[in-house]
Parts: sequence; C-alpha cells; structure tokens
Amino acid sequence: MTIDQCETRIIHIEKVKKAQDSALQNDVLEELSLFFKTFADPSRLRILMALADQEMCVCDIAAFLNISESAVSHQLRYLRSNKLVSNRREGTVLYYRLTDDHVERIIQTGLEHIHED
Amino acid sequence: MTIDQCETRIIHIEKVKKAQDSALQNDVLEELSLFFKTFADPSRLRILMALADQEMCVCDIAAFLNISESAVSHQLRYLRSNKLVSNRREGTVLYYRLTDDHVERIIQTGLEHIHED
DNA sequence: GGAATATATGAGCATATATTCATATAAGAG
DNA sequence: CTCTTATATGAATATATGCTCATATATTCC
Repeated sequence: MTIDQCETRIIHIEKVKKAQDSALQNDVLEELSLFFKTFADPSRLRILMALADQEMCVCDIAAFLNISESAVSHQLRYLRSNKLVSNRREGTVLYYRLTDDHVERIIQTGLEHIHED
Repeated sequence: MTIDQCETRIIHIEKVKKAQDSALQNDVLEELSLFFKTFADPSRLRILMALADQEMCVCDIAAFLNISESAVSHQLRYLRSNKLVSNRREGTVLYYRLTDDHVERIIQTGLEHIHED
C-alpha cells in the first residue's frame, strides 16, 4: 500500500502510512458501516431492543412502535439482510427474534457510553 | 405506560405491553441512535479506527482518507459533539484522539459479527 | 378452486446526510 | 500589525434514507 495523494497536505507522513497499512479493505469497511447503520435509526433500535426480550410478530411490532406494518416490514427486511434477526413461521404469522447476542452487546456498550458525562 | 393505538392490529397484546414497559424513553433512544450513527459512515469509521492506533492531525487524516480537510473537519465536529474524540493543540496543529475505549469495543463487536457466516 | 389474514415489495416523496466550495477563525513568525 | 499555516464553519448540492400508499405473495380456511 502506498500513498497516492497528489496535492494533499501531509504533516506526518509516517502517521498517514501507518493508518493506511492497518486500514480495513473497502468492502469490509462498507459492510461494517452498513452493519452499524442498523443501530442508527430509532425505529430499528426499538425493534432490536424489543426482540432482545421476546420474539414478536410484525403487527405487534407495528402496534408497539405505532407505525405502519409496511414500515415495520421494510425495517425487518433491512435487519434480515444484515443477519440481525431471524424468523419462524406459524401459519401466516412470522415471529421475529434476534439472530445472535452481538446486538445486545453493542447496544449495552452504547448505553454505557451515553450514560457517562 | 398504556397502549394508545386506535385501529392498529394487535395479535398478542401482552407482548406489546411488555415491549412498551421495558422500552427506553424517547430522548434516550434518540441519543443512542445518534451515537450509533457515528459508526454508520465509512469515513467516520476509518477516522475512528485510525485514531484507535495513534493520534492524528486534521490534514493527515485528510491525506489518509483522500478527502478534503474541510470534510474531515466537519466529521470531526460530529465526532466531538458525540464525545467520541478529543483534541490537543500544539501551535496551529490540532491532534485528535479517541476519548475512551467504547469506540474500540463497539467496532470490535461489529467486526466479530460480520466475520461470521 | 376462492376468500381472508399476515406479511412483503416497489414506486414515490419528503427529509436527512456527506461532501465541496468559499469564507472565517486561531495561532505563530516576522 | 501583516502574512502564513492549520483548522472551523456556513451555504449549497447531490445522494441516501424512512415512510406511505398501492399492490403482490404466502398460508390457512372454506
């Protein structure tokens, strides 16, 4: 990896090189930021925190959030595509749950942060 | 806290109530989602990960990311307002660093998540 | 098969966001 | 004080995002 800036000002070239050497690849970084984007929306956060306690179906989540079932479904698609939630079908009802415990750990760490002065 | 839906479909009222009872207050939730929004942008993620290893000044970060110093400054303002980075001045140069270790813990957990199948 | 229920999806729209450009501020050199 | 360097900020803009509405799919019941 080399530095390929044209006219960019650089004060500490060794720092820039070090940062570039240990930087993640673009695709991994994109994936990681997409993952975190999940937690960046209040509705999705509410869904995730609710599912941390119990599995819920789409219309109950909609009632809980007081938004349309369609909006919930869109958000659940997002959560599914990021592997954060899974579902099981019982007749026509789909019950959603968290896929693993990363969600709770991340939210917990976030809460710790904002509760500090 | 009571359920105040008008025509919303509810299948499991006890689940909805439980979710509402343990839900965070709106202002805390807003704050939390704003905190996570920080990690939802590739440029900010790169900045945070670089600062996890060493303190850096604005123009070095700009060279590292290959974006303008102004863009970096805007992002650093965002990071500052969320208490994620601090700086120290040395003459005209401002050196930025992470404020605490929450950042690294959260990023680490995120990486663990996306590295699973 | 057709009707009903629960959820999913696509298009459209209003708002939010990240960057660039131009300008302003802060500190040091002379 | 003036000039330079390093950073910050405001306005503008292009893109992204989350919701609503209309429609589609999936499952069950008859």
